[in-house]
Amino acid sequence: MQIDFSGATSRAIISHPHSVESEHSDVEASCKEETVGLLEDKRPRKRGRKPANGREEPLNHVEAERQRREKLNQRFYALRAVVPNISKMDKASLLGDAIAYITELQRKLKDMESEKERLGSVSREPSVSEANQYTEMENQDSTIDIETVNNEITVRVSCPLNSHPASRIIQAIKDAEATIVDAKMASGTERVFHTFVVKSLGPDRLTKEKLIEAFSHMSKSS
Amino acid sequence: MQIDFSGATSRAIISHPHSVESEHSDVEASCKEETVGLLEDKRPRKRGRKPANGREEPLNHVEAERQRREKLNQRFYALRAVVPNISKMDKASLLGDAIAYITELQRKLKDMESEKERLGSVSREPSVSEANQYTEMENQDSTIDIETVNNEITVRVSCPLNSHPASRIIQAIKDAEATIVDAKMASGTERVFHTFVVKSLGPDRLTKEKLIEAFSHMSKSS
DNA sequence: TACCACACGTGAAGC
DNA sequence: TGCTTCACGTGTGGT
Repeated sequence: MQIDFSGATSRAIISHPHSVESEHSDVEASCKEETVGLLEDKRPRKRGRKPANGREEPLNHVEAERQRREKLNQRFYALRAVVPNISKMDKASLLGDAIAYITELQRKLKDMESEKERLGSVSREPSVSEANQYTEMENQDSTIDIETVNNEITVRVSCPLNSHPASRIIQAIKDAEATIVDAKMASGTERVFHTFVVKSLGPDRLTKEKLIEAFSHMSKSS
Repeated sequence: MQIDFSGATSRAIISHPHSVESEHSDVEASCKEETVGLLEDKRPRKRGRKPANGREEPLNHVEAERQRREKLNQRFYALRAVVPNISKMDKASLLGDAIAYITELQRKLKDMESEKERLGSVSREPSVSEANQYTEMENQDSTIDIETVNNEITVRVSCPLNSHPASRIIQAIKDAEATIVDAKMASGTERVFHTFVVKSLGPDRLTKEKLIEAFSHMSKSS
């Protein structure tokens, strides 16, 4: 424990852990200040001191500790670079912000992943292989099916309803208790057009309003 | 003013601020010592003594520093909780891992976002409002249009091609130099079925193979 | 023996 | 004048 240290003036040091505090050599106080600039002599001195290294402090470790601190601060600085919106600059707050940011990213990523899963297989198109009369291949949730009849080729595509752009429209139509009489589709270079011919048992006007209402709802909920 | 700042290789600075020891009040040294030694209740310190205390070290501050350190370590601990794959490690490494993890999350998120953008607006359905003869409302990239004719209601939906589940199929058909003669669509409770009737100038067999080829390509590239 | 990573008390700088 | 945050040197326990 407390080492104390060499004699010289020393005096009661006992206990007092860090203590060192060397001894005050009255005059030297000012001295320390200028050392800053160049000198490396560390502490103002005292005569004798244990040159052997025995004590004084293996100035090894003070250097080692210095490096450790430097590395750590370097990391702190790097962290500041990757975390946006760093409110305050103090270390603790920085860590707090970083933690919050990480959890936010995790949440966002999770949300996106699950959403992508939900209507995901859209991006994943099925692959195809050929069989005899017709070809059918299934991949993920989608299916493609090619059939040749006369001089026409029929391609049938099946995909999950909830992954379809028109899914909510179709659902709205069903909600309005109407039935789809015909559904056509045309594609331009950049857009797809769907046409649904709908019929209901009640009066058209009412059905139309129901549809609009349903659409409004769904656009809100989306 | 020494500050130094630890920029480069360190070393040389020192000057050793300590040692000052203000006024040498020899006796007090021990006093403080024991306060730390036994008193030492950790947290809610704040015992009497020290308001305006005369000298010694506003032992107030040592407690403040203690709290600061505790808070900081607490954050470190929290950080360990949110960062996966922390192979034990010291603080500096932890920070490094956290930084790497953050950048990884950012990258992933960005990837997902851009992908979602590409075939994105699927999840966003348009909203509707009513006009006179027919209703049209546009939102994001999609359009809905409702028209009443006789006792039938026609709903027209337009959406970006690249957000459509069949976009790649349609593209493949075009690539095969075939034309879509008819495109129908039917919806069940859970799935949507598209039917494309395709015609080409060349022999059917060839066209079919072209289609299969095109589908295979696209499923790979997706 | 020496090394490593910590936590501690302490002086100073910025509000 | 307070209070807060920081870097520093140092003691210590674990390999």
